[in-house]
Amino acid sequence: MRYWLMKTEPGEFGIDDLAARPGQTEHWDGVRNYQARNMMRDEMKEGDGVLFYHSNCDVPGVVGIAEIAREAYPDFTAFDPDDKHYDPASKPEDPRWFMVDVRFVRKLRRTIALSELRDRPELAGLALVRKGNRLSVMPVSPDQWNFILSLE
DNA sequence: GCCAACGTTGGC
DNA sequence: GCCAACGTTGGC
Repeated sequence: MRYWLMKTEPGEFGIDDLAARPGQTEHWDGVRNYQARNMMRDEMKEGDGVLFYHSNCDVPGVVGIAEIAREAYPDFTAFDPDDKHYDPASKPEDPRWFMVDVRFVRKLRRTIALSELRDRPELAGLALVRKGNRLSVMPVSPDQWNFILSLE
């Protein structure tokens, strides 16, 4: 079992939206970055743990825990010309972009803010706190996972 | 293959 | 709203 961190903008889709979904699952569409795609497509397995992260908001940080509910399959939003994430280069017979489904596990008792995660030597290797990082999906080691959750 | 221009991400 | 960092695009 592996661990991940996935970013989302709460104004678009946040932890409370996931908790309110039927079955408390949702497909993670719209990833249009090759590194993130490769991790989703090739490495994420059902049952993997996910730190649910809110970005582009008042207090960016980890707000909850989710798990991978379905392994990668083609991101159908790429096929829809009316969709914001439409990509004509991705065809149903040869999809370029993939998504996974995630399932709500729980909300944290409080937001573990990015500002708290910075400058922690335990997290020096975490992509999230490295300068200029823009990955929306990234791996988290078991030690990093345990450390971050110990801050709750 | 280089690299300038451009678009996006995302913290602040 | 600003802007640094980074990815992508496309001319050459």
